[in-house]
Amino acid sequence: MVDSIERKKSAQQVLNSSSQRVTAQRTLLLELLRRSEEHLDADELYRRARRKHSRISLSTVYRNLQLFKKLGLIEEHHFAEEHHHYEVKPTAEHQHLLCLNCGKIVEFACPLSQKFKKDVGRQYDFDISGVEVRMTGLCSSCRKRSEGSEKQE
Amino acid sequence: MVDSIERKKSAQQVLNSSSQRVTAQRTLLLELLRRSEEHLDADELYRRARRKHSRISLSTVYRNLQLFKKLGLIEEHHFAEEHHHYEVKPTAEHQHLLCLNCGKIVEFACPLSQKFKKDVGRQYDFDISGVEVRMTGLCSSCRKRSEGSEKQE
DNA sequence: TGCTAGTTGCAAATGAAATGCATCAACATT
DNA sequence: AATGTTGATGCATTTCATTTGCAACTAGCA
Repeated sequence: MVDSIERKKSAQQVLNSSSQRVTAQRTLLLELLRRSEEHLDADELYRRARRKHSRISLSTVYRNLQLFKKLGLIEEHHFAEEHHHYEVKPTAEHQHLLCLNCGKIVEFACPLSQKFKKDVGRQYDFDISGVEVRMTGLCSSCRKRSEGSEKQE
Repeated sequence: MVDSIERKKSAQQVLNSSSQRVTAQRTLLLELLRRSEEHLDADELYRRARRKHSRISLSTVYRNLQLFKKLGLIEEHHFAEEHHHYEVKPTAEHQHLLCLNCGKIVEFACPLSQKFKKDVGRQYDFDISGVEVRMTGLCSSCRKRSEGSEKQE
């Protein structure tokens, strides 16, 4: 899991090979996305980027998120209602488990998703490219916390 | 599948029993949602509602979608990037298959999702309330169409 | 029938994301 | 290394879905 990161191309390599210019902003954004354990949203990425590069613009963040998505470097998730979250394209297939109270996101493996893909694809004559499994619920700490007191909205 | 609709409470019953006022707008919106085979978005629902009730406001549509969601009458899906889709709470568990080209949404049964729910819940100590499986790909007609000519963006 | 609080329609506000444009800088070519 | 071309950036502004404030309206009860 860790050494898969080692094998990843540098931002320069990725951008160069797709004939995109390697700018300081792009390098920074890609690094932040890669280093982050969490799934960032545009605004959080912007806030982090500004710590290193105070003049960076939020538009640049949005524009590059689009670019990275198009290049297949990151994936966009629609967990929350208001905005999207991004993660670097996972090397290993995994799915998401979301706590409705604290927003914590846990990744889990779902080996059967490949079997599903085949089964459903055959049944409905679809050429399926993506499978997403999302589960929602309460994590153990939120469950404990809300046992004594009421759960606040 | 059809007679489950027959068994559903009328809009009056549902709204009354949750001490919400039964207005013409609410009755209409709930009926439209229930009659629709597709997954509507707020704007499509608004357009349909105006055909019967020309003075209805888009805010009313949004406000009541929120209400219906809170009452558990409908489910909100985040298929597209820009806006949400709604469907009346399905009686039978089902999942979604989305064509990336034409946007067609197919529902499919996924009996194993219950097993998943239990397994993953136990493994991560989550109290899981919802499981969503979404697959994306190309339906057969879009695949055929793009075989000869280029697929347009 | 008349009260009163929940609903509505309208207009204006919000907030995430996209865009126009002048300036800037990456990088291929001298 | 200096230069020119063109893509990228920052900033201000726009767009578009959704939300909200408020006065007018009305469902449901006394």
